[in-house]
Amino acid sequence: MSKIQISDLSQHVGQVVTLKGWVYNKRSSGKVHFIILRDGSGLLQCIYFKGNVTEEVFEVSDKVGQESSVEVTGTVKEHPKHPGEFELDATGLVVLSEATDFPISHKEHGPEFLLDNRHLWVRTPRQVAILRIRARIVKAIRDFFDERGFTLFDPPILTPAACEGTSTLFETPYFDLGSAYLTQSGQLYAEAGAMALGKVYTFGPTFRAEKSKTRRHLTEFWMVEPEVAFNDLNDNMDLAEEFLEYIVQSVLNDRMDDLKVLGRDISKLESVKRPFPRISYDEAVKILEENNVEFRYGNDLGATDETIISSKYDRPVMVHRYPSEVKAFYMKRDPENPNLALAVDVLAPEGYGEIIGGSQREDSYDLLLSRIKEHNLPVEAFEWYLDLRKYGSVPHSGFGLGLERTVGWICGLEHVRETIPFPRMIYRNTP
RNA sequence: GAUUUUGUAGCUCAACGGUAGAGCAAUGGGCUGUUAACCCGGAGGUUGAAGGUUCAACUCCUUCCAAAAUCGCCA
Repeated sequence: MSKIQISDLSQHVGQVVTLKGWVYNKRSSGKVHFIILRDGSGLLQCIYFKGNVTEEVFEVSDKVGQESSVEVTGTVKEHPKHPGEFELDATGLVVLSEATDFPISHKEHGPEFLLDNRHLWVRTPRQVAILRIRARIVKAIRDFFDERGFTLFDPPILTPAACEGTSTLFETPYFDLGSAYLTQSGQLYAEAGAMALGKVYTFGPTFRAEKSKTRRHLTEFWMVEPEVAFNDLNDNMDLAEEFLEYIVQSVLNDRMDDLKVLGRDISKLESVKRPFPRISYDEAVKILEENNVEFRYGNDLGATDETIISSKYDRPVMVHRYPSEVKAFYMKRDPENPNLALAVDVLAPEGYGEIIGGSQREDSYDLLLSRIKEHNLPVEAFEWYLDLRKYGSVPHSGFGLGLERTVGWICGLEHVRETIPFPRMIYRNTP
């Protein structure tokens, strides 16, 4: 017999059931005690009337501490005032493990206190809702690529060299070989995968030792990176917009209850439908000029600039063809203007900023080699990568999507620190 | 790395340079339908640390430590 969860109770109205969970909250009114039970699937109000239960159970229902683990027994019935909600006309209460002085109350707390108690904070309804949405987004990401003929291709976490320079890498000793570095992107390996399997994606944790202290940065974050042989920049943008629409609609279909717990404005998500606006860097600069923003042509877009541009649209906007100087060495130049890179950033609405960065890759051996030298990167470390241009090079494209930024945007959060069970930030690596 | 702001009870916050206080949590009591329940009682403090100014410092000054927000860099 399978165990009954709070989320299943609509199937058990009128039945006597036993549930296990934790005491989320309790209230009382003299001869009636209310215990709010939490089991990970939902919350359930359990009612203990003095006349209906033994003296001992009534006493326990008054004294049991917040977050004690308990087993409750009673009859499932519909809430007299809230149709569609269920409560338990309880008769039994067994304390499995008593808890006292649980630190997180039902009042407000500051971020430092909550992060110090992250291992307990994840029990609260808001965090549960966020983590369930995160899990649904992860599933949507996997489903999207798996259903479209992509093959999951796992790159190494320990890498021998930099993808884009060594200054932002976490270094660790590696036996007799000197140092290894925690990966900051699986992209170069994904390109090797695309030459083998056609369409691949990588999905896993990545690490950046950037001293960034903003609402959008973690030092350890999850990134999904599709890479497709024979895709050009336009194909890449087609893939990105179909992907984002799929993720958002999946959450709207399956996790509406959790979005409501978070108080998310659903209409802002419902408008995330193809096609997304596509503007060039030049057009983006014009928008900034029209808004009297001081901006020097040739610079990368800053966080404030991104917010101004994305505020013009009700869905993500794709900005393409950036000055090649501000973009990575592996990006292909625009044949119609070699000063531009065939890059695309996708900016989320509502000021959430860049959630996707991608490009068509340089597929010429000679051009790639000269870029590596221009960037003062060690050629020998990239010989395997150059090999991909030596043995049947083809046009190919891909992008990286930051999972935590995407979760933060879809959930409407102030900070990405709530989007991952145990965030790692510049000044925090505990608990 | 830069700028700004903030450190007071377990938590969230008050207190003009002049007796450190409230709400919540915990604790004791009251209430037969409560919804962050409510009502009453008691308890809870080396005001981040070290110096300094002053008759008197939570309050003003210096240094240090910690946190938050924003920027730069990125996803």
